[in-house]
Amino acid sequence: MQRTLSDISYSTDEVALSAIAKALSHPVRIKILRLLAGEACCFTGELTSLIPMAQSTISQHLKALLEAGLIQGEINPPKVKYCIHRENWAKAQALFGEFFASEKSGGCGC
Amino acid sequence: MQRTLSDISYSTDEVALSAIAKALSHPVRIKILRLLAGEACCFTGELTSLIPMAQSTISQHLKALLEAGLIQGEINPPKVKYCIHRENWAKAQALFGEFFASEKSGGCGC
DNA sequence: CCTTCCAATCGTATATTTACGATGAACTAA
DNA sequence: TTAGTTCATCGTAAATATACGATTGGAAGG
Repeated sequence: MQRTLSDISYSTDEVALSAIAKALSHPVRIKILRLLAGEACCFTGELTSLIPMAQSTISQHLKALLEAGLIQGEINPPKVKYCIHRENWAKAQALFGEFFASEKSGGCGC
Repeated sequence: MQRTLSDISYSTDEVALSAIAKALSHPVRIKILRLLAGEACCFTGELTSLIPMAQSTISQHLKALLEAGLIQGEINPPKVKYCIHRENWAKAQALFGEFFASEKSGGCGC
């Protein structure tokens, strides 16, 4: 990147959508979210046993999901419990729902 | 990446979701899709005038969206008209819908 | 044939992502 | 205090993504 994106204007929704999409753009993060979204409320340790990746790598992915706001962590020494961030999850659901619904069928005859 | 992801097993949905999410992970691609999803069926030239980026860069983003299957191109010399790929769009919509709906509220009391 | 127009592709430079092992920090238990 | 457990962070290497200008390819028009 020789230039930043700062000289291009994006709407709040465009930035929010792309940020969430980026968080979802790796299959292992989809897998983690699926595990957390299911009934299993997971500790990191459970994730590391379920997913054949280095613990540090999984921790990195969890951090990415945290920063995207899709999950939240709850320290429970000596473990940390991760859960879906319900509020932001609902927001993301709404954003994607609106985005995909915006397609006007038959708009141009392609 | 020192190792490929090939030694980790992902479901078809996990791979499909992450691939679509990756295509959506850049704000300019969200913008392009919004423009195409609206009533305006665009030629590349219109996009380059609407988006302050080099023509080659926009072409690269269009290629990414093409490869993700979200849009389709129609050669109309000397121009090319791009449209939403309705069938895949609907598939993506369904995938994301199911994904976000899979969250079980109250599952773990976080 | 030659030029013009439009879009794709090439070549390149830089930034980010992804993965790993190693180390560090915090708490528990002996 | 001394280990042991759990997870985050650091440091690093390789792959991928992003952006640009320059070039190429193909069709239309002179």
